[in-house]
Amino acid sequence: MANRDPQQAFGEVVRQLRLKRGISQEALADEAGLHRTYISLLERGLRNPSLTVIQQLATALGVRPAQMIAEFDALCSKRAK
Amino acid sequence: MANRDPQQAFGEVVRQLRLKRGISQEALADEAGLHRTYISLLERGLRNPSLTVIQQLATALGVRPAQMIAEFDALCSKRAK
DNA sequence: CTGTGACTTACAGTCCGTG
DNA sequence: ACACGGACTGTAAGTCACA
Repeated sequence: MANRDPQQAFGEVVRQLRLKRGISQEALADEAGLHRTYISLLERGLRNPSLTVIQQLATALGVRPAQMIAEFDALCSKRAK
Repeated sequence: MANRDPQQAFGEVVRQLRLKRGISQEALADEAGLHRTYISLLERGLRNPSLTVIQQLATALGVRPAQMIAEFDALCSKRAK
């Protein structure tokens, strides 16, 4: 029942929200004030973002941090089964 | 309109949730698998927690990560004004 | 029980490239 | 536009002794 790869779940949330907005990783990185390659790592579940990065990401994606975490949470529970 | 000290806001959320459960920093640290002093730093807004720490904290506090972030978010907007 | 300063180690996050 | 690599800087993680 242990959660499987929480950061991978977070990466998927980022990717889905990004694609929903129809922008590139580079564009997102730019809006979030982060780096191109970092978004790539993040979406592939290879990085564990800090609170501030989560906030920046949420802002850049036009959603509330809580909304992002809620989706992330749903994904986590889904795979935890 | 820039957010003021997001991590301080997060610290307050942790503290309030902890006090609501009536447990000590040490007890929380123990349940979250973190260290006593780290909780202290966190509550005083001196640490910027990562996603995994947020998850551990939420679990230990008996709330969902999204709920924590929602309260954190509310606090942030309040002070951002 | 908690705050604090100092400290080491791990990894977040940037930047240079490549295919 | 993206994945992926190596190398680098900064900072979070985690622990300690002491007030």
